[in-house]
Amino acid sequence: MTVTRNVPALPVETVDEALAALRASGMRISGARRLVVEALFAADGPQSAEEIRAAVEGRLPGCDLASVYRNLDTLEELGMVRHVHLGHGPGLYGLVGHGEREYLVCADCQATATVAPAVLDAARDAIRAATGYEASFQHFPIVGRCSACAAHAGHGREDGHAHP
Amino acid sequence: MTVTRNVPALPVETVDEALAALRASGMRISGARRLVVEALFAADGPQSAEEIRAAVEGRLPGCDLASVYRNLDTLEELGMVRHVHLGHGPGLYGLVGHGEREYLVCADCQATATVAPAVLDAARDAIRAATGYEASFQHFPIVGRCSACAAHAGHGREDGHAHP
DNA sequence: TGTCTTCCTGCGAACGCCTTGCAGCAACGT
DNA sequence: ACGTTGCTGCAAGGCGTTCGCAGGAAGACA
Repeated sequence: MTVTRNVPALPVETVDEALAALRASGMRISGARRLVVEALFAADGPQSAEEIRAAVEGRLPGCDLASVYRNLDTLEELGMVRHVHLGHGPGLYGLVGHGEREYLVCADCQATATVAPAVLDAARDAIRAATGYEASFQHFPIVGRCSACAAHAGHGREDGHAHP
Repeated sequence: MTVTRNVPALPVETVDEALAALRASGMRISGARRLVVEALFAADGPQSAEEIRAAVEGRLPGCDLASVYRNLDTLEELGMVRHVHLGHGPGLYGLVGHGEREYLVCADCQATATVAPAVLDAARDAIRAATGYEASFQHFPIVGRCSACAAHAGHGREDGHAHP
């Protein structure tokens, strides 16, 4: 039961850099592939394969979901892309090294929050001290109860992204 | 995108206690339901619905997977059962209050470890301090690199978030 | 520029996990 | 013992994802 593809990160800053990295690995730059990469850069956060397909569709009608998945797969294999599971829905794919975030979801109101990895460094230290594990919350989120829901054991629907 | 069913825990110690709780909620005790409960008590950790069906099958041939899922669902709705996702495979269902554990999986070797919740209290404190979230690792595990794999991380692959 | 190789594509089908609709059986209150 | 109706097995479906295939196109080479 694989959890994460265990691949060294290969952060890229621009579309061209990403395409160059692909080419350098002996891969071809098809229209679909280029547009998937561009969709990843255009997004401001991780998106589902279906969302990416929809974004590509505008410029390459008939582009197939399977191709999107295959491209995300190869990009992930190269370390340029990672995916996160924020719940029971589809996986969300995003570029590595583009404002890395770690994820939290509230068990009450389902709100998802993201924080910069550094914010959780103390938690990581505590986990390392307790278990020896070097933890990351970029594939599975921290599940818990957000402060708002904890305060008034209530039902919020804030979709906000929390403090950096 | 639901993450966890947000239901108060209803821990039960014995099969009879579980069945009594079911009856007290106006549910009937069918053969399949009783055997699902017994399978949960017989197991020494969370199991997949398919494993539970297989266990039930021996005593109730023809028992359907859908019924197992429905029963797990009602048990979870009552707070007697929770499920955990340890990776990309099926969810694993276990009794609440039967030696509660929290989960860790290694991104390198895929090994899963469990710890008593108290072990992670310091980490929980750090997460609360940093984000306001009251974290639990009973639905999604902590993903990281176990100490063994971290030891010989020199050769081979490296996980996304470097921490030099 | 053209030719050749083979990677990548769209299509369709299938997968794994889970849910749902349905008709009939059986658990429980009376 | 009887009537309700909750629960069942069965079959089909949904969702997210993968696979097999034949054809098309990207890129190396001439």
